[in-house]
Amino acid sequence: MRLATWNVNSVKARLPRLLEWLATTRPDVLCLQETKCAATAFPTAEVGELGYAVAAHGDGRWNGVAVLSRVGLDDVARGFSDEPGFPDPEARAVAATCAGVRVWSVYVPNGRTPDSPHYLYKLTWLAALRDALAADLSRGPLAVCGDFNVAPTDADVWDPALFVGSTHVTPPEREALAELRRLGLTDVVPTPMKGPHPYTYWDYRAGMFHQNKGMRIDLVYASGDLAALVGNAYVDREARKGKGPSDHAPIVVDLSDGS
DNA sequence: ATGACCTAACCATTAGGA
Repeated sequence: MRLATWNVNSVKARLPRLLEWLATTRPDVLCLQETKCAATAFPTAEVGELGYAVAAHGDGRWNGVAVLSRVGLDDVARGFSDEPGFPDPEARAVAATCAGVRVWSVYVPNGRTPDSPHYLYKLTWLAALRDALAADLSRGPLAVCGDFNVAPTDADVWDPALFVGSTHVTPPEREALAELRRLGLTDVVPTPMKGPHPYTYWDYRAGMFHQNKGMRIDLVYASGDLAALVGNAYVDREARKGKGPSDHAPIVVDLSDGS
Protein backbone atom coordinates (compact mmCIF):
# COMPACT_ATOMS: atom_id res chain seq x y z
CA MET A 1 0.00 0.00 0.00
CA ARG A 2 1.16 3.50 -0.82
CA LEU A 3 -0.08 5.91 1.87
CA ALA A 4 0.32 9.68 1.64
CA THR A 5 -0.63 12.85 3.48
CA TRP A 6 -0.74 16.45 2.25
CA ASN A 7 -1.88 19.76 3.64
CA VAL A 8 -3.12 21.23 0.36
CA ASN A 9 -4.13 24.70 1.63
CA SER A 10 -7.49 24.68 -0.21
CA VAL A 11 -8.50 21.69 -2.30
CA LYS A 12 -10.26 23.99 -4.80
CA ALA A 13 -7.25 26.24 -5.35
CA ARG A 14 -5.00 23.18 -5.56
CA LEU A 15 -7.26 20.94 -7.65
CA PRO A 16 -5.22 20.94 -10.90
CA ARG A 17 -2.05 20.20 -8.99
CA LEU A 18 -3.78 17.61 -6.81
CA LEU A 19 -5.15 15.73 -9.81
CA GLU A 20 -1.78 15.75 -11.56
CA TRP A 21 -0.05 14.58 -8.40
CA LEU A 22 -2.56 11.77 -7.87
CA ALA A 23 -2.17 10.61 -11.46
CA THR A 24 1.62 10.45 -11.24
CA THR A 25 2.22 9.39 -7.63
CA ARG A 26 -0.76 7.04 -7.46
CA PRO A 27 -1.13 6.67 -3.69
CA ASP A 28 -3.62 4.04 -2.60
CA VAL A 29 -4.73 6.27 0.24
CA LEU A 30 -4.26 10.04 0.59
CA CYS A 31 -5.01 12.10 3.68
CA LEU A 32 -5.74 15.76 3.01
CA GLN A 33 -5.79 18.72 5.39
CA GLU A 34 -6.91 22.32 5.07
CA THR A 35 -9.29 21.45 2.28
CA LYS A 36 -11.10 24.69 3.17
CA CYS A 37 -14.41 23.60 1.72
CA ALA A 38 -17.67 22.11 2.87
CA ALA A 39 -17.95 18.34 2.54
CA THR A 40 -20.67 18.84 -0.06
CA ALA A 41 -18.38 21.11 -2.10
CA PHE A 42 -15.49 18.64 -2.25
CA PRO A 43 -14.45 17.79 -5.86
CA THR A 44 -15.56 14.20 -5.44
CA ALA A 45 -16.31 13.62 -9.12
CA GLU A 46 -12.90 14.89 -10.23
CA VAL A 47 -10.90 12.59 -7.95
CA GLY A 48 -13.43 9.84 -8.63
CA GLU A 49 -12.35 9.81 -12.26
CA LEU A 50 -8.94 8.75 -11.02
CA GLY A 51 -10.47 5.91 -9.05
CA TYR A 52 -10.67 7.47 -5.61
CA ALA A 53 -13.52 7.33 -3.16
CA VAL A 54 -13.76 10.28 -0.76
CA ALA A 55 -14.53 10.72 2.92
CA ALA A 56 -14.63 14.48 3.41
CA HIS A 57 -15.22 16.45 6.58
CA GLY A 58 -15.53 20.21 6.22
CA ASP A 59 -17.78 23.13 6.94
CA GLY A 60 -16.53 26.00 4.84
CA ARG A 61 -13.77 28.51 4.87
CA TRP A 62 -11.43 27.11 7.53
CA ASN A 63 -9.92 23.72 8.31
CA GLY A 64 -11.37 20.70 6.51
CA VAL A 65 -9.92 17.19 6.17
CA ALA A 66 -10.47 14.20 3.91
CA VAL A 67 -9.37 10.66 3.17
CA LEU A 68 -9.14 9.54 -0.46
CA SER A 69 -8.81 5.84 -1.20
CA ARG A 70 -8.79 3.52 -4.18
CA VAL A 71 -8.55 0.39 -2.02
CA GLY A 72 -11.79 0.69 -0.10
CA LEU A 73 -13.24 3.23 2.29
CA ASP A 74 -15.26 1.81 5.16
CA ASP A 75 -16.47 2.84 8.61
CA VAL A 76 -16.01 6.56 7.98
CA ALA A 77 -15.92 8.68 11.13
CA ARG A 78 -16.08 12.47 10.99
CA GLY A 79 -14.64 13.96 14.15
CA PHE A 80 -14.38 11.83 17.27
CA SER A 81 -16.19 11.42 20.56
CA ASP A 82 -15.57 14.16 23.11
CA GLU A 83 -13.70 16.22 20.51
CA PRO A 84 -12.97 19.67 21.95
CA GLY A 85 -14.04 22.78 20.05
CA PHE A 86 -13.50 26.53 20.01
CA PRO A 87 -16.12 26.57 21.28
CA ASP A 88 -17.76 24.14 18.87
CA PRO A 89 -15.92 21.21 17.27
CA GLU A 90 -14.26 22.04 13.95
CA ALA A 91 -13.55 19.86 10.90
CA ARG A 92 -10.15 18.58 12.00
CA ALA A 93 -10.33 14.79 11.94
CA VAL A 94 -11.75 12.11 9.68
CA ALA A 95 -11.07 8.38 9.79
CA ALA A 96 -11.76 5.47 7.47
CA THR A 97 -10.72 1.87 7.09
CA CYS A 98 -8.86 1.24 3.83
CA ALA A 99 -7.75 -2.28 2.90
CA GLY A 100 -7.72 -3.25 6.55
CA VAL A 101 -5.83 -0.20 7.77
CA ARG A 102 -7.51 2.36 9.99
CA VAL A 103 -6.44 5.70 8.53
CA TRP A 104 -6.89 9.05 10.27
CA SER A 105 -6.41 12.43 8.61
CA VAL A 106 -5.93 15.16 11.22
CA TYR A 107 -5.42 18.90 11.23
CA VAL A 108 -4.29 19.87 14.71
CA PRO A 109 -5.19 23.40 15.90
CA ASN A 110 -2.42 25.92 15.28
CA GLY A 111 -2.22 27.34 18.78
CA ARG A 112 -1.16 30.79 17.56
CA THR A 113 0.90 31.82 20.62
CA PRO A 114 1.58 30.03 23.93
CA ASP A 115 -0.44 32.66 25.84
CA SER A 116 -3.46 32.34 23.54
CA PRO A 117 -6.63 30.41 24.37
CA HIS A 118 -5.99 28.66 21.06
CA TYR A 119 -2.84 27.13 22.56
CA LEU A 120 -4.80 25.53 25.38
CA TYR A 121 -7.33 24.36 22.80
CA LYS A 122 -4.50 22.74 20.85
CA LEU A 123 -3.24 20.82 23.89
CA THR A 124 -6.74 19.80 24.92
CA TRP A 125 -7.50 18.65 21.38
CA LEU A 126 -4.32 16.54 21.20
CA ALA A 127 -5.13 14.91 24.55
CA ALA A 128 -8.63 14.06 23.35
CA LEU A 129 -7.20 12.69 20.10
CA ARG A 130 -4.96 10.43 22.15
CA ASP A 131 -7.97 8.97 23.94
CA ALA A 132 -9.86 8.46 20.68
CA LEU A 133 -6.88 6.72 19.09
CA ALA A 134 -6.41 4.49 22.13
CA ALA A 135 -9.91 3.16 21.59
CA ASP A 136 -9.32 2.66 17.86
CA LEU A 137 -5.91 0.98 18.19
CA SER A 138 -7.37 -2.21 19.56
CA ARG A 139 -9.09 -2.81 16.22
CA GLY A 140 -5.93 -3.40 14.19
CA PRO A 141 -3.30 -1.59 12.15
CA LEU A 142 -3.66 2.17 12.29
CA ALA A 143 -2.00 5.26 10.86
CA VAL A 144 -2.57 8.85 11.95
CA CYS A 145 -1.47 11.24 9.25
CA GLY A 146 -1.65 14.97 8.99
CA ASP A 147 -0.58 18.44 9.95
CA PHE A 148 0.18 18.23 13.66
CA ASN A 149 1.42 21.82 13.91
CA VAL A 150 4.18 20.59 16.21
CA ALA A 151 7.84 20.15 15.33
CA PRO A 152 8.85 17.03 17.31
CA THR A 153 12.48 18.11 17.91
CA ASP A 154 14.71 21.14 17.46
CA ALA A 155 16.15 19.41 14.37
CA ASP A 156 12.70 19.79 12.82
CA VAL A 157 12.86 23.59 12.56
CA TRP A 158 15.32 25.48 10.41
CA ASP A 159 16.48 27.81 13.20
CA PRO A 160 15.50 26.66 16.73
CA ALA A 161 16.74 29.92 18.26
CA LEU A 162 14.11 31.86 16.32
CA PHE A 163 11.34 29.69 17.71
CA VAL A 164 12.09 30.14 21.41
CA GLY A 165 8.85 31.29 22.99
CA SER A 166 6.80 30.38 19.94
CA THR A 167 4.18 27.76 19.46
CA HIS A 168 4.98 24.49 17.61
CA VAL A 169 8.11 23.79 19.68
CA THR A 170 7.08 24.11 23.33
CA PRO A 171 7.63 21.20 25.73
CA PRO A 172 3.88 20.67 26.36
CA GLU A 173 3.22 20.37 22.62
CA ARG A 174 6.09 17.92 22.20
CA GLU A 175 4.90 16.01 25.24
CA ALA A 176 1.46 15.69 23.63
CA LEU A 177 3.15 13.97 20.68
CA ALA A 178 5.11 11.75 23.07
CA GLU A 179 1.79 10.71 24.60
CA LEU A 180 0.66 9.55 21.16
CA ARG A 181 3.86 7.55 20.73
CA ARG A 182 3.29 5.93 24.15
CA LEU A 183 0.14 4.41 22.68
CA GLY A 184 2.48 2.35 20.52
CA LEU A 185 2.59 4.70 17.55
CA THR A 186 5.84 5.15 15.64
CA ASP A 187 6.94 8.39 14.01
CA VAL A 188 7.59 7.36 10.40
CA VAL A 189 10.30 9.90 9.57
CA PRO A 190 10.45 10.42 5.82
CA THR A 191 13.58 10.86 3.74
CA PRO A 192 14.16 14.37 2.42
CA MET A 193 14.67 14.58 -1.33
CA LYS A 194 17.30 17.24 -0.75
CA GLY A 195 19.34 18.30 2.27
CA PRO A 196 19.50 16.64 5.70
CA HIS A 197 16.11 17.71 7.07
CA PRO A 198 12.76 16.16 6.10
CA TYR A 199 10.90 19.43 6.31
CA THR A 200 7.31 19.39 5.14
CA TYR A 201 6.40 23.08 5.40
CA TRP A 202 8.03 26.26 4.15
CA ASP A 203 6.47 29.70 4.56
CA TYR A 204 5.42 31.27 1.27
CA ARG A 205 7.21 34.49 2.16
CA ALA A 206 10.81 35.65 1.76
CA GLY A 207 12.03 32.73 -0.32
CA MET A 208 11.92 30.33 2.60
CA PHE A 209 11.52 27.27 0.38
CA HIS A 210 14.40 28.23 -1.86
CA GLN A 211 16.66 28.59 1.17
CA ASN A 212 15.26 25.36 2.66
CA LYS A 213 14.17 27.18 5.80
CA GLY A 214 11.37 24.83 6.73
CA MET A 215 9.71 22.84 9.46
CA ARG A 216 8.71 19.20 9.90
CA ILE A 217 5.18 19.53 11.23
CA ASP A 218 3.36 17.05 9.00
CA LEU A 219 3.69 13.57 10.46
CA VAL A 220 2.78 9.95 9.88
CA TYR A 221 2.30 8.01 13.12
CA ALA A 222 1.87 4.27 12.53
CA SER A 223 0.99 1.42 14.85
CA GLY A 224 3.80 -1.06 15.43
CA ASP A 225 2.52 -3.74 13.06
CA LEU A 226 2.17 -1.17 10.30
CA ALA A 227 5.49 0.58 11.01
CA ALA A 228 7.23 -2.78 10.54
CA LEU A 229 5.98 -2.82 6.93
CA VAL A 230 7.36 0.61 6.01
CA GLY A 231 9.71 0.53 3.06
CA ASN A 232 10.44 3.83 1.39
CA ALA A 233 9.08 7.01 2.93
CA TYR A 234 9.85 10.45 1.54
CA VAL A 235 8.86 14.09 1.42
CA ASP A 236 7.83 15.00 -2.12
CA ARG A 237 9.42 18.44 -2.26
CA GLU A 238 8.84 18.51 -6.02
CA ALA A 239 5.20 19.24 -5.18
CA ARG A 240 6.28 22.41 -3.35
CA LYS A 241 7.92 23.84 -6.47
CA GLY A 242 6.55 25.87 -9.33
CA LYS A 243 3.51 28.05 -9.72
CA GLY A 244 0.67 27.83 -7.23
CA PRO A 245 1.92 25.23 -4.74
CA SER A 246 0.63 24.56 -1.25
CA ASP A 247 3.01 25.75 1.44
CA HIS A 248 3.24 22.10 2.56
CA ALA A 249 4.75 19.15 0.69
CA PRO A 250 3.20 15.68 0.68
CA ILE A 251 4.68 12.74 2.58
CA VAL A 252 4.58 9.40 0.75
CA VAL A 253 4.96 6.10 2.63
CA ASP A 254 5.24 2.73 0.92
CA LEU A 255 4.11 -0.27 2.96
CA SER A 256 5.03 -3.77 1.87
CA ASP A 257 2.37 -6.40 1.18
CA GLY A 258 0.60 -7.74 4.18
CA SER A 259 -1.01 -4.43 5.08
C1' DA B 1 16.77 27.51 -11.40
C1' DT B 2 12.69 25.82 -6.63
C1' DG B 3 12.82 32.26 -6.94
C1' DA B 4 11.08 35.97 -2.66
C1' DC B 5 2.70 35.17 0.58
C1' DC B 6 -1.76 32.94 -0.10
C1' DT B 7 -6.83 31.75 0.62
C1' DA B 8 -11.90 32.48 1.09
C1' DA B 9 -15.28 35.42 2.22
C1' DC B 10 -21.07 39.91 2.34
C1' DC B 11 -15.67 42.11 -3.59
C1' DA B 12 -12.00 44.55 -0.89
C1' DT B 13 -10.29 44.14 3.25
C1' DT B 14 -9.50 40.97 6.74
C1' DA B 15 -8.76 36.72 9.51
C1' DG B 16 -5.86 33.03 9.70
C1' DG B 17 -1.91 30.54 8.81
C1' DA B 18 3.01 29.09 11.68
